[in-house]
Amino acid sequence: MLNSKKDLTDIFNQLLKHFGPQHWWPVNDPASDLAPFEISVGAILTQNTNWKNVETALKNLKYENLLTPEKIDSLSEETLSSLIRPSGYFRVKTKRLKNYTKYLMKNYHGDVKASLAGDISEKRKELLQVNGIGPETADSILLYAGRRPTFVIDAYTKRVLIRHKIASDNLKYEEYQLLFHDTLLANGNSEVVKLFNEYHALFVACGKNYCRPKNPRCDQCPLKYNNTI
DNA sequence: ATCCAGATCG
DNA sequence: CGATCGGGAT
Repeated sequence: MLNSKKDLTDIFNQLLKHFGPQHWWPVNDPASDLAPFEISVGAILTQNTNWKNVETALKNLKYENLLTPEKIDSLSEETLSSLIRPSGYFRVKTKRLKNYTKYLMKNYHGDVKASLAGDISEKRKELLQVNGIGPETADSILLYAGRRPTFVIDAYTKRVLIRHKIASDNLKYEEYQLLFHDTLLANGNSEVVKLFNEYHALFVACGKNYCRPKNPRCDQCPLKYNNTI
């Protein structure tokens, strides 16, 4: 866990050079007030699930003009689950979406932007109170929907850090997150958001293509020269 | 057959 | 801790 600022900066630069910008988070109309809500719904639907399948579910909701907190909050569970079925875990995720929209309606009258403004650690705690929103989903919502500076830790990120001996395998989510916050949070807010946004997506690209659970392609990996620490 | 932009429950 | 949720793309 030493030397981590240099490590993490180098890793980002090498991944960006190799993969290029990843354009997360895809949304049809970024200027719409509902864009943050669409991103949040996507963050819940994509839990342990292919993004491709999530897109189909989002398309279903959008086609029916149901992609608002009010609509989803008032939909029957039967209707909602039939629409999001392509994203898998549809019974579980139906409840999770409704838990989230209920939270938005009760506390913010459905105003997603307002729900993500203000003290970031307070907002993070609020999101974590919603059953079905864990640390990774909460941070994805804050970062991608709210443009707030919080780093998203996922299985890919952990695997890269552990294999490069930047972190041990027994840390808690927030401890992995601190590695990034402690070393990269010193810049201006919008720069940090852009960095965190891109960095997380690059870890995913690396974890899928090279740093795989089995049969990792270390010989071809864009980070192979970071192994010499 | 395998695996996915995880979280909760027992 | 392990078990469970799940359709769809490859």
